[in-house]
Amino acid sequence: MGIQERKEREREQRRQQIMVAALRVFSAKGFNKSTMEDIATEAELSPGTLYLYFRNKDELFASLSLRMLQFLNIRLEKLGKDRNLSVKKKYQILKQALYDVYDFDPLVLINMFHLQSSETLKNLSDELIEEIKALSRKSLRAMAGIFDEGIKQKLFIERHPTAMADSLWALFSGMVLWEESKKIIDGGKDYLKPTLDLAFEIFWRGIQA
Amino acid sequence: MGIQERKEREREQRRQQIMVAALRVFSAKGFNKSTMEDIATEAELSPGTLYLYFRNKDELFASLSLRMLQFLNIRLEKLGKDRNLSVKKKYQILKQALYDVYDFDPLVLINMFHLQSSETLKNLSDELIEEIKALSRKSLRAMAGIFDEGIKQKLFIERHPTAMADSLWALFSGMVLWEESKKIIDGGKDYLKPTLDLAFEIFWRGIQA
Amino acid sequence: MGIQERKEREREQRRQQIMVAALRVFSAKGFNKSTMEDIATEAELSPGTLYLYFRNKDELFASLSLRMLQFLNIRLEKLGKDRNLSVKKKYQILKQALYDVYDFDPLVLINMFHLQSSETLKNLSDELIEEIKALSRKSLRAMAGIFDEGIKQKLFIERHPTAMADSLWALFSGMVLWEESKKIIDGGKDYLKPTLDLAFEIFWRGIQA
Amino acid sequence: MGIQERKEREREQRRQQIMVAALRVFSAKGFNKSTMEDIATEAELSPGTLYLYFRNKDELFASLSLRMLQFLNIRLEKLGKDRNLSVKKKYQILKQALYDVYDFDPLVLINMFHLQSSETLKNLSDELIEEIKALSRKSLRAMAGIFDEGIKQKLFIERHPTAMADSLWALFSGMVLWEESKKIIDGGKDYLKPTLDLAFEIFWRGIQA
DNA sequence: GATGAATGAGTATTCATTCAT
DNA sequence: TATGAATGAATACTCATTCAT
Repeated sequence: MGIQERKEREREQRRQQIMVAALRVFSAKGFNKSTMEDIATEAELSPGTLYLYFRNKDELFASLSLRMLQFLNIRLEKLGKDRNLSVKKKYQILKQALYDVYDFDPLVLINMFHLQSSETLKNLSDELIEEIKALSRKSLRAMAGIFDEGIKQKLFIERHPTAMADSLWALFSGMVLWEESKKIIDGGKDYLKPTLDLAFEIFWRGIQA
Repeated sequence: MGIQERKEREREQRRQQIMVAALRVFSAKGFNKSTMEDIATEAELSPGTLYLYFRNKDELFASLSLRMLQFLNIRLEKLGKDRNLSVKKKYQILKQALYDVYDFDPLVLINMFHLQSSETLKNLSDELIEEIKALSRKSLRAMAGIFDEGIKQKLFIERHPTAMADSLWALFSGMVLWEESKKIIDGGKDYLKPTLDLAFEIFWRGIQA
Repeated sequence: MGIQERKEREREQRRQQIMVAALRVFSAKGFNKSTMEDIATEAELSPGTLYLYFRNKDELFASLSLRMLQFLNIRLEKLGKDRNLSVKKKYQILKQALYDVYDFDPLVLINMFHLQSSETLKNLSDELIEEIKALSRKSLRAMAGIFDEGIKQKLFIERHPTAMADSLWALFSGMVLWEESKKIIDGGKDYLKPTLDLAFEIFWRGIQA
Repeated sequence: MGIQERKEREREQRRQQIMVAALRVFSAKGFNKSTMEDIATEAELSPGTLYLYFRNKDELFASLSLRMLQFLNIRLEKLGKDRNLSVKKKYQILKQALYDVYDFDPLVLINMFHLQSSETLKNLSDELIEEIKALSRKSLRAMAGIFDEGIKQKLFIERHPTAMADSLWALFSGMVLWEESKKIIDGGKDYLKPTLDLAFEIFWRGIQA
């Protein structure tokens, strides 16, 4: 029993170890130019070992998206349950959660675009796809919940809460991607935080009733 | 001279033919899984011919980004010059310009993320990078111009106009990407237009003074 | 037209060039230990080129079996048509045809055992499998024809001609394999011809009415 | 001593357990596509354990050939010693012995062809090769003994008895392989027994003086 | 200019084998 | 002895790119 559990935990740790390495390599070189050997080296493991934990390269990267979504969900879960917080406070916490996602995994958003290729999807196990879908929906629902509450309290304009959540998520991810692009193309510095702050402010002002 | 010109025009047409094919293939299979042969077949040309017009695969795809930026710029150019239009009208035209970009090239935004890899940049000619940077800045400046005008007229909140332009661009591109993701993962339908409309509305409300 | 034809012929020559090389390498090292690179080197081509003519390693080797069957069939075809030859004469020609097969391709019989794995069959195109089946049946039928004729002339014992053909084929291929085995294990010399002669003699005596 | 012996017996049982599993896996997938892990799973052991009993994969498979030869030899041993049996009776017993080999291990004959690769031989221990050679010769000699006896009794045609034994063995093994091939390629049923009966009959008739 | 056959470096993936527990 | 996670060398196969025609 104890042994079973410990093995399970060790296995999970290895998976994390690989994912952390994958994230680092991918951030530095991009998906295509990153080789499984690069990742293995970074993880201080042999290439073969990677395949004991992930079916193939596509699945390894898709797992990074899942990891990010799991992280986001944990942060969002509390929001829905708490009845004492004001809507404004909740928006601030949501904002912070998104910042934290970025700190946790600044580039994983890019991974999500590999999911945009049906060729890539073929290489993923059905369970993984399902998990990503489920968590994706759950996160959206959590965000939509806040907007729904604000609308009911006549604080926000009356619009479809899910569409509002989509907008906010798009604003956030678009911003991350855009700033990363600028950083590389312009060789510029990292202006993400202030610009994101402005974007969140505009959004907040825009949804006031 | 006339011959020279005609040749030039024919050459440009071939380039466009290839880019259109590349866009189609890339949309269907994603960047990684698309091969130069796929594109050649789609363009009804031989693989070798592609290399008469583009130095390599990365440059072909970067050219798609450039093409999109060129298209966007043509639409935005008029905005800055026109002194008679109200700021509100200009925002509407800007919105329409972005919709047009999407219709012109719904997936090219994704291409831009290949620019996020410094490894990819190595494969691009300096001129191409410069052109992309220049057009990118020019587009941003055109957008920022509108916000600047609005601020000066005390219609908009006082914020850095460039940051506002960044936000709008991030909102737009994030939305496109997010809806494309949902389309493929959820197999769902295309809700882009209504959701984008809401996003633009919120943004507009949010920047009012 | 002429161009089309010439290309077709050149393509066929390349295929043969590769198959000849494959046969040599395979004979020397066995299927498993032969690499595609070995074969490419032997054929004085690059590994990639092999894949322009054969889908994969299994298909390259299956093609060797097909080649052998084609060779056998050409030799056997004449037998059926010729009405003037005595059955005895035909048996001698058949014997010679089998000797020729051995000279043409002493080890390809071994290849046929790769067809014995359903895993291998998965890697073959349906057309190739069909061609092999068809030629295989055709060869057997040609052999059975001789036995049928002999039976009708009351020269041979009354048995199922196809079963007799199976026996003869098994005798021949078993002999080739067995002598090859002995050659390698015992490091001995090649006694195939005299032993095969005896086997054919016994078989001939055994089927006399 | 008793302990020593019991250990020895247990060890032998494990070896048999592995060989039985190996035979099953090999029959299903073919030599090349069978992995050591497949065999370990089938034997309900771990991959590492296999290496406590067999030096490597090639040796495991060569051991199957040895096992078959041992089985055959036990059946043949009695034949030589028994002075009271007629030659005809002995031929029948020999025939039955071969049938039994097939029942015992229908596909192991194929294994023998892996011995045809000198590359494979390198991986075998000298003792194993010697044992196989010795048993192989012994079996042949036992068969040849019957033919020798028949010749001396003027029952059979005067030919080299060893060559006759080679022929019979080739006929038998060729038949097994050929029927296995047909079974898989044609998806047909198992006609081995009747066809083999015919082959043995023809052979018997063919060697009569 | 256009072709497309050939290239060969590059890489994901496999799997026999080892070894710490 | 038995395990099975880890290894890493081996290799089938791909595909961007070239170049003789």
